[in-house]
Amino acid sequence: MREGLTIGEFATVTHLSVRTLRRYHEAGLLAPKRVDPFTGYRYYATEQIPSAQVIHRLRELDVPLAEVKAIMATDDPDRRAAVVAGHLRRLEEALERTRGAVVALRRLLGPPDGELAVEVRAVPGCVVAGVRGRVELARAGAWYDGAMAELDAAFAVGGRTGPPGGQYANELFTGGTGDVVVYRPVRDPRPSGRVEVIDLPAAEFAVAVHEGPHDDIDVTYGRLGAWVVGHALAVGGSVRETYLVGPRDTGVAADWRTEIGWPVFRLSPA
Amino acid sequence: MREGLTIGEFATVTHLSVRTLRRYHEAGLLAPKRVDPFTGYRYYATEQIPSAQVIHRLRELDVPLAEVKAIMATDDPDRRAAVVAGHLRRLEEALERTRGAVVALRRLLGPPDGELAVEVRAVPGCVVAGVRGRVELARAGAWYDGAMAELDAAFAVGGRTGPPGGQYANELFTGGTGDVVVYRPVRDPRPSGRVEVIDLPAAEFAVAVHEGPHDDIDVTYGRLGAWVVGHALAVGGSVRETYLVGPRDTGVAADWRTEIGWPVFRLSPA
DNA sequence: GTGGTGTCTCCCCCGGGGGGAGGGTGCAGA
DNA sequence: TCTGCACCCTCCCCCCGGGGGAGACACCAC
Repeated sequence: MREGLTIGEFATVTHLSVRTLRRYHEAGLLAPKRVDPFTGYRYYATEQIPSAQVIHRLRELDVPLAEVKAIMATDDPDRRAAVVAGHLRRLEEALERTRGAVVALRRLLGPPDGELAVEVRAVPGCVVAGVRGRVELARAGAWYDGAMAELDAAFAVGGRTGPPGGQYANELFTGGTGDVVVYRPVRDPRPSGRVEVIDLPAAEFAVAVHEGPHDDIDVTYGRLGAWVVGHALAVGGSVRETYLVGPRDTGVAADWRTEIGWPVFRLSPA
Repeated sequence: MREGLTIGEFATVTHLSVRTLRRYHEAGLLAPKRVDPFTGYRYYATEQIPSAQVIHRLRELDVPLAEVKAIMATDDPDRRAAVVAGHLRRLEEALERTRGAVVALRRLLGPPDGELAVEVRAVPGCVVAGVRGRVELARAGAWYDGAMAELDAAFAVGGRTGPPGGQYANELFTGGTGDVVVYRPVRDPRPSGRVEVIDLPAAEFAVAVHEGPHDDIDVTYGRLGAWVVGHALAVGGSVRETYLVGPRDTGVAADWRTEIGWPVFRLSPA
């Protein structure tokens, strides 16, 4: 019986590369059973093969090494399964975004759309019920769903006075993280849970309506932006979206209608 | 009318970050319409918004910047669509591998399997018909399918004398690229197209059978490797797989049976 | 003993960004 | 016209998870 597998032998039986195994050792992810204190040679045990394979698979799922380390550190199979399940959920989200990107890409590469109807409108301030948060773009969808559900629960259908909306700081898009407000005009705004009473300030908006699923809403954003610039206006402040027809109204995404309002300033008092 | 959008304004309307726009400029991907020669300020035109959005979407699909550049360089919509379609195919493959990793992970994290039946067998050399190639691991599946189809076309069912097999260099797994031979024992081996007459050398193999889909075949590899090491043998040379029951026999992946043969040497003449 | 192969550490490279320093610009209000 | 501030510039280092290669040492069979 040998004293252990050399790194090359271990690489062969696990189908990992020698370099990768060294990296995993360095990262504290998979330490060889024994390291010769004089030569630095790494020796692995056959019992480590399954661990190496788990790591290999997790990496194939793009689980970050730090998280893999956390998973390997716990022996509790339930905890492991939970972490893995969480990652599968993230994979689903990534897949969803990929699907959305494909939809948007098809539209972008297809025949150009017709004229976009844009209107500049002064929107008075109003007091609404809403939920505030600072979210990452990748998780904005899930966050929105949760906040909207809470809002819906707090105000009965009879108390609502208009379609729901959201206000999104520009940093959310350009920086990946930003302040978001999900709100709904109601007859009697009052706080409850995460729901606050929010005072939406008055502003002048360039408004356009995006028709269809939200996957390619950026196309409408771009067209609205081009319109605004072409009309000697400057954009500034947080965007507001109003969900005239949304997922809560119909499951047919093609029928959704989203109003996009971008705060504008006149550059020259024409 | 302005002379163009500053990088910040362009970032706002395209939902890209300023840094990313600078990088795209540097990479020759999306040059601003005008760069002030004195200040270096970048000014973008509204006509560039759609291009920026296409790039954004392609990046969301993990299309490398170099490839995005190639796509943007051609105006031919057919060529663009072809490149995009090619990438969608790659995405499908990635998705397939992800699915496989999930399957393997479930098995690894589940209850441990029973004893693996391993046999050491001296396999005599034989002359077969086969296709050689140097392939990347990620594309091995597609390559295998193509080679096997050519082999099947060259030799009628009556001329085949055994199940098909493959020989895989270890570098394929540990380095990502390696020499592969797909072969089939036939009554009358003769070259045709990519098919060559191949002389498989005799060797001693540790042999185990993997049952089920190939997604988690690495698990069996690891168990076979552990057995080999535990029996004072050393692995070396290229692995041979024999597809006793494979995708060409039944669509039910759970019924597949794959024999794995790993060339071994005795370490000590016990 | 000797050669070949394996292994060690170390540094640089890749892609696709993010953070921040340090300094120059544009523009609007005073 | 000046001043302040937000914007923009370049430059460098960092992140992740690896690969390539140099130069030096270790192992092992002959």
